[in-house]
Amino acid sequence: MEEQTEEKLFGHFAVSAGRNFCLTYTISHHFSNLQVGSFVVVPMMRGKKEGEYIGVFLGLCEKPPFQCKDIIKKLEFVNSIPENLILMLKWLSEYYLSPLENFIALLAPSFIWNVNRHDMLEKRLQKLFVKNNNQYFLINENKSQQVKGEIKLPLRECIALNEEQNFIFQDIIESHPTVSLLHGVTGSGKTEVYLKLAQYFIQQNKNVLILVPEIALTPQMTSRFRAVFQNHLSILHSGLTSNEYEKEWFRIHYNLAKVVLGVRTSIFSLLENIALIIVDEEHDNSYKSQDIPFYQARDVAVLRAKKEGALCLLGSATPSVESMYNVKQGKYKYYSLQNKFSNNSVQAVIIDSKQNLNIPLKMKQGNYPLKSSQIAFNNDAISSEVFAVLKETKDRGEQSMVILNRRGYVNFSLCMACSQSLKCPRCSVSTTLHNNGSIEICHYCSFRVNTRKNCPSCLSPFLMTRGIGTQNIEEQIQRQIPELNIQRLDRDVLTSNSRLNDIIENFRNGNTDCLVGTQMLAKGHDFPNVTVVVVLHVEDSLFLPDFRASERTFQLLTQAMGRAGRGKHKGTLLLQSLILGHPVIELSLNNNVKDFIDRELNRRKLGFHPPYSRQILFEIRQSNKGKAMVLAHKIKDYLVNFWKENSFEVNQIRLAGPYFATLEKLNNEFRVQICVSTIREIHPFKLIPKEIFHDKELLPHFKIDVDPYSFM
DNA sequence: AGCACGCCGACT
DNA sequence: GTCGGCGTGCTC
Repeated sequence: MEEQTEEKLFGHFAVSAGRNFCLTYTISHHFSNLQVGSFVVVPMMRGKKEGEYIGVFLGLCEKPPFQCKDIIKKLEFVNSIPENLILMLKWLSEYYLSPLENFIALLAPSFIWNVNRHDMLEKRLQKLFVKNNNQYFLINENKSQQVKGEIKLPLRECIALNEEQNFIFQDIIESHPTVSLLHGVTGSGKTEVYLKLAQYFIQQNKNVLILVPEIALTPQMTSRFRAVFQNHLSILHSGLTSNEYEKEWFRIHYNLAKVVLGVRTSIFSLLENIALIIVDEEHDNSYKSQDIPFYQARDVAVLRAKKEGALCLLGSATPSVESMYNVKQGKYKYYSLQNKFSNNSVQAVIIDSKQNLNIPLKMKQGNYPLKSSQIAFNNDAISSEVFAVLKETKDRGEQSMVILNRRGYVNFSLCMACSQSLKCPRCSVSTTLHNNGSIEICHYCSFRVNTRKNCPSCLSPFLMTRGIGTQNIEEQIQRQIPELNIQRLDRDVLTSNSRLNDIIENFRNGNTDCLVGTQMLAKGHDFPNVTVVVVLHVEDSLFLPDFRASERTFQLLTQAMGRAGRGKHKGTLLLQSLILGHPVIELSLNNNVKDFIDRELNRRKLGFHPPYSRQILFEIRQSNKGKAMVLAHKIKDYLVNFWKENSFEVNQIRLAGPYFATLEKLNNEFRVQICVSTIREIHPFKLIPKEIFHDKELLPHFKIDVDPYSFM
């Protein structure tokens, strides 16, 4: 702020304070050791008070047309972010059309960004680490690094591979494929290959990063890695307490961890000298960030590996269509592991749900299509065959699983007088009834109310519940088979990580006979005594308005089959469905991945869907319905004019919308979407005019999702 | 995120 | 007039 600003340097800084900003500050001469990626303390006005905040130096810049403040100091207990990582984030910020500072914010957790807690933080760090010759060391190494719920396994220095696994291991270390896809069902031994590769690179004095979906962070997975890598392993997930997370983050940052095992955001961990990045269950949707900044961690993994000269290994029992396409294009090397207990030993039985249907006689002629709310199921929606099989399974001393992709008790409540359902007052969706039907919860905004006794629109008390959720299924099965020991597993039950571990432990050691839940059940876990898996209402996921609906259904069914065929016994998959003979169901039951991928790629080529196109989804939110649509049209005009001016060819771009989203109203805001599909050769950056981001009227009301995974 | 400003309706 | 509710805008 002094007069001598001419002599000072100006620089851009990413500052995080609730929202992330890119601000300009002056740098005094005594900050000679400041480099791109350094953490600094900066002053910033918050209302009338000036506070201190944390910023990351992004680079020098010209003198701006406004007054700038001086940076206060450089943080010494945090190292600078490596420049190659900053460069990668710059690339990501261009590709995903999201400001760089939003990506910078992902590099460090909240305890770094909150300057008020730094005194305490530094005190705690002094008790944990000691600095010597610019190297950090852990002070009390012997203190147990065990994470709650982990099972202690005997130490296995030597990882024994079978012939097939060993061939893949050898081929990867000899031929060094930049990206490879390892296809093998859970239990076929992918983890051994991961472990062996990680061990190999650590012996070369390199580091390894492993990504897993949240749900796959089971005690088994972490225990196996812990047994091999012990205190060289750092595990990052949302279940850690803030102190545990802090310690793990600094262990990685201070170069004291060699293997990082973590969820989506771990792809941005400050691990250096990486030789290998593994993405386990690469098809899993949890790798896609559904909010700002939007990114796909699996794709970032491929990019980071390329930029850092590391190998990238994607593993899955049900590879994504995108990855299989890259295999076909020769971009990814393909490896396949056969299962010892192949899916072929699973017998699939399809039960026709239509026999349970009860269509009301009073339906008016010509009033089709029928709404699901107008159709009732006899026998409470579960076929008698299902009950019989569950009972027989218990009598044989074996276990079963029932999967229904809908949590809650009943789906919704319908007024018989005016045909309106009980709706969330803030969102355009019906509420879901929970806790035996006593409370209504909105699954989108968490609105919660005691179940209303009268219809809000016509005040009629004649309300009828329709649809069925996991809570109800659990209750129905319990009523039919009282001796069956049932446990439910879905997002409603999961209040804590230890709860998940308890449920899984109880099931594995046989205290529970039958696990009822959402598709969460189908993922990852290894239960050898499960011989029967029931999937209810498959058609629900098959016909969603999303081009990935068949892929997700195929994956769900394949994984469900995998769950049933893990042990020595022959497994059974019971499928209760309204539709019979659908090719996607047939192909998954026959375990025919090749034909499914071919069919799917063909469909996507015809429909101009990814991987044959790249999509950019605009979402406009406004509390006024009409204004929302007006704003959306403004965006469309920007786009269409820009494409015309830059003479893009018509067959290279498709624009859909603006239209109101399936979830038209969310949290009292109306949602309008515009979906742009283009040929993959055009970078998203070149397709969107910059004016959109500088338009003050538009800016607060829209989000851009590049490569979207959700279209609701 | 926070904090201030400003616009509008209710009340001395 | 003016108190205060909250919608909107700014932080170098």
